[in-house]
Amino acid sequence: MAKLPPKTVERISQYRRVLAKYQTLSEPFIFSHDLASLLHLNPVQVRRDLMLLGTTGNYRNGYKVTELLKSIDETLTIPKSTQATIIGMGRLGESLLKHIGSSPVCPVMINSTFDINPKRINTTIRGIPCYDMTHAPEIIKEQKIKIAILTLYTEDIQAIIDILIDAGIEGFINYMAGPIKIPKGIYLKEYDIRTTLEEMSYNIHN
Amino acid sequence: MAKLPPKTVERISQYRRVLAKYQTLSEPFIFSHDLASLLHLNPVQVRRDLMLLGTTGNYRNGYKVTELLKSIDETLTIPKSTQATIIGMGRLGESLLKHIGSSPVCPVMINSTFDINPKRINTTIRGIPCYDMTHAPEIIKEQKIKIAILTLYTEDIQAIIDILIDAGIEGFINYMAGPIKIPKGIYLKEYDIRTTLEEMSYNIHN
DNA sequence: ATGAACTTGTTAATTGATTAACAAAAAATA
DNA sequence: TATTTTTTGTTAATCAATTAACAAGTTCAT
Ligand SMILES: NC(=O)c1ccc[n+]([C@@H]2O[C@H](COP(=O)([O-])OP(=O)(O)OC[C@H]3O[C@@H](n4cnc5c(N)ncnc54)[C@H](O)[C@@H]3O)[C@@H](O)[C@H]2O)c1
Ligand SMILES: NC(=O)c1ccc[n+]([C@@H]2O[C@H](COP(=O)([O-])OP(=O)(O)OC[C@H]3O[C@@H](n4cnc5c(N)ncnc54)[C@H](O)[C@@H]3O)[C@@H](O)[C@H]2O)c1
Repeated sequence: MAKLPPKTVERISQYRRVLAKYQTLSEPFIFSHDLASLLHLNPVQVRRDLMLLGTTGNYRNGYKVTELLKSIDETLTIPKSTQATIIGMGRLGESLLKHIGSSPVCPVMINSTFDINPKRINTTIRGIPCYDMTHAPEIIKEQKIKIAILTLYTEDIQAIIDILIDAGIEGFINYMAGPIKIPKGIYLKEYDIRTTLEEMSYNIHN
Repeated sequence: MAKLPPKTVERISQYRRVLAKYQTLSEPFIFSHDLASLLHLNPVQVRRDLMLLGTTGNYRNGYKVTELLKSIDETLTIPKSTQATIIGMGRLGESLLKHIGSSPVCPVMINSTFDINPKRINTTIRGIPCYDMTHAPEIIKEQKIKIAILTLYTEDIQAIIDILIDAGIEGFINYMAGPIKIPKGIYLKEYDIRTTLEEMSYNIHN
């Protein structure tokens, strides 16, 4: 299938989680406007996304939930699942790990995390071990981990990023502050709550 | 000044943090392409944003950092500062509070947080107290808090949102999973790391 | 049956965001 | 002094995302 627009991919991921919950109500069908309102979207946008996804609905009942979920799974879970890891198992890392683990279906698997704190190393959370950061390169290579979530607190993040890229990481989700350098072809996503706060403050007052 | 486009506001917030750090290098000027590369942006975009912001650079040296920062402050910090609060001081709430507190300049102030856990209530973090959630409405009204960061874990989030809106909250930054309802005119921003993971996985494999 | 009331699926139009293009200014170089 | 280099500021062009418009299918009520 043709490559989907980034915003569509983002929403499709959200559809899946909402639908998984909706399914527990044993409602076999859903209308585009219902799915839209659950996510504060426009119904046309939902239908357009689903068209791009290749699913088709029903004039009377809307979309069949099981079919929709199947179709989303096929699109997002290719190939099988991507391996991700969390670097820095402090408060944020632990919260994220538990949050991700709460997902019933997810095309991204976390099987290992890393830290430098001896109190953390060799402990497990929900069965997922925390390894010594010095072993990160070999474990990342061995497990073919492709995504690194950066939730550590350190002065020299750049050195760590370079090592991780060398070990095979192709995408970073970075929660640390401060500019970092990454070569072309490596994906990077950063969110800082301070930006969100400032944006919202601006909106409220303007 | 005219209302800035949302994406420009977002970037301006990032410029400020990067510039605050850059300033410590005692470099009085910065070029658009340097600021751009620190944030993985296009130099033209930076110049365009700064044009919209109303600042002006210098043909030889680029932009004067102190002037830039002053201009950003005036745009983002209106009026003075918005009050925000964190609902749910678990792992995530605590991490966020410390992270926000690490900002030298921020137009958003957090002076109170809330929880239901007796072990949390009446403790302080970096001098910021955690109050009993049952007192939230009165304190929010009294302190004119406008933004609520939702980092709690509960089954009935909707009831809490309704109470908070009633108390005067105009914007939510929600980390909880699951669809919520908010009336028109209330701002809402949600990020779920699972969506980011799935997006990135899709990008890596397509 | 006929039309009213829904809905989906899709193309077209609009809006928003990014990038390209280039004139104008200033200094450095030849 | 003329030319090259570099950078800003701004308009125009392009690209991306959203929304509008509407035909077509289906059921329900009359
Ligand atoms: N972007 C955001 O919105 C946001 C929100 C909250 C926190 N943060 C940031 O996230 C980071 C973590 O926050 P936290 O509250 O979990 O901090 P924390 O101090 O609780 O945890 C940091 C962890 O990183 C580990 N660590 C340090 N150096 C390491 C290394 N070289 N390799 C591996 N692990 C290492 C520490 O041992 C610790 O366990 C901070 O930098 C914070 O500023 C960002
Ligand atoms: N969106 C994301 O990317 C993301 C990432 C991490 C965590 N999360 C979510 O954030 C939430 C918090 O995660 P955490 O790791 O901090 O959990 P946690 O269990 O450590 O903290 C939850 C806190 O909320 C408090 N609480 C519960 N009910 C409350 C109420 N009615 N009023 C006020 N406080 C209340 C609890 O006492 C506790 O202190 C969870 O829902 C989690 O799924 C989301």
